[in-house]
Amino acid sequence: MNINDKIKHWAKTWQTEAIPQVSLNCVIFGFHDKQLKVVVNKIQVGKLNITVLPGGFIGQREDLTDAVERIVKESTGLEKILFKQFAVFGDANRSFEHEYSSMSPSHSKELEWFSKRFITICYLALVDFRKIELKPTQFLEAAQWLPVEKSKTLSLDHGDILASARETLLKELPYSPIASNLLPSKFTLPELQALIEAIIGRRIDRPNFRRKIITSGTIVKVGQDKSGKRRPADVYTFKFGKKTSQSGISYYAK
Amino acid sequence: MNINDKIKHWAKTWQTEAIPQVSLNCVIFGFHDKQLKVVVNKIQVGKLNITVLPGGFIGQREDLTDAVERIVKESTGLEKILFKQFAVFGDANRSFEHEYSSMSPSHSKELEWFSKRFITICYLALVDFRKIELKPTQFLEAAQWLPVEKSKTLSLDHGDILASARETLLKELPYSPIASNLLPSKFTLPELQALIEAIIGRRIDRPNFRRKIITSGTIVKVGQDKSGKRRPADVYTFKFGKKTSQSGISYYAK
DNA sequence: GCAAAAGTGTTAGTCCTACACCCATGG
DNA sequence: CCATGGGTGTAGGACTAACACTTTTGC
Repeated sequence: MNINDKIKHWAKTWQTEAIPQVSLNCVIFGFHDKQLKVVVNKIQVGKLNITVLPGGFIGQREDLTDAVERIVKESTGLEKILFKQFAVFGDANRSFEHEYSSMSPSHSKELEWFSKRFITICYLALVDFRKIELKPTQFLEAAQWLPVEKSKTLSLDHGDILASARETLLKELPYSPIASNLLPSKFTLPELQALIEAIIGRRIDRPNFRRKIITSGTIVKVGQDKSGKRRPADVYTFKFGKKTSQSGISYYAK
Repeated sequence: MNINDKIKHWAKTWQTEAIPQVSLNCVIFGFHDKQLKVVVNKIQVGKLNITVLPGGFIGQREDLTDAVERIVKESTGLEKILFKQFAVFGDANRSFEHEYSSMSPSHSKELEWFSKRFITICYLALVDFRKIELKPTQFLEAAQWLPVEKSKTLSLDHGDILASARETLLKELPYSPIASNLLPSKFTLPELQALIEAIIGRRIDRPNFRRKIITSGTIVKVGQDKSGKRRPADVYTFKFGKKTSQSGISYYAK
């Protein structure tokens, strides 16, 4: 058998029907009330009640990044946000088979596709909680914020996906300007500290935190916040260039 | 339109034919002659001459990790190796379309599938250079080692994939026992140092390197190497538990 | 003036860098 | 005995953790 025939045989072996389907999921983080939260969608069809991370599919001629932006916009309305691909989940038995049976006891042809085995490419996204009013998406009952601690309530393997996203966040974010994507553009140091403490899951010494973040040169003082009931805190903002893309991070300045 | 109808409409919109195909690529690193190298496959079909990273497809009911092990074994014969998923490449226009035209000027039906748009899930793998005798795989002319500096000679976007793999290696490996996967189980400190220097791309101070690696407790002295022409170097080996899986790394001890 | 939150200072310990030095071997 | 590469010691600086202290506000 010559090379050409071998390659033809290879093509015949694999083909579209022999390989898994691909989907995409987004872990959209927000920060509110000293808690780190993520956007989830609740779907109720018949007696089936599931909670999932926002997700969808990739068009035949659509960039992965465009698909992410489309899906994030669907759930949050936001357009220029920070996101990063962090994992792919693809166990051999990863499918909606069980959910499909509940949704469609008569096994309708139209829904059969959902029961296929899916590999899902996962992105995490960081958004400013205050900018968002969550609305039901196309065909989903409602989008809402879920504190990250409650990852257990997610369906499928979406709890694992969230856990993996948190690990990535924890590794990549602390003390980097990425944090700014979870905060309003102007913020106080205690606010920033509370955010970072929520991400890393432990308290930080205030004096040391201040020194570290200030000497890093990533923020600038821009005023004072007189609204509080105690001593006014200094207000800072992040210093930016524009798009700082370092190793797989798409970074849009506000 | 009720939820049920909306979901049916959604399924109809997407379906198998509306989404991209998935493939898998492996960047297999080895270390030899003070150089970091990767396994590449050269294929020649007609006048077409391309150099690619080992790759393939994922079976309908095959775990991603099984697919990686299968593909690595195909090129190297090795079975229990360290590997890690590090990126997904999936531009909208990512396809073999051009190569397909050259391979099959008559546009044969059998090969058409290869010209589709592919998203590829990428893994890096670390192997002991000395354990491997590269052989031609099924339908490929030859597998061979390519020094990482020559990433420019790779076809498609495989040069970018290699670059991304190196970045990941650089971020995750230094001073960690992962390095052991690129070395024989017994090695001298100068050997280990040369490896790490090749990965991070700069020289390290010898005394400081020794201290750091020894106090880290990851290696143990097991003898001396009298084979050299100079003062004998101490021989070390890595201390292991068995499978240490930290954050997405599948780790097999030798 | 007191409690509470914001912001500043100081000190001791740790780790890293750079470099000087000593040791074992082959020729 | 000397060139070469392997192995050890040490002083200075940077960074960090811990905690004592001061400032500003509302009540």
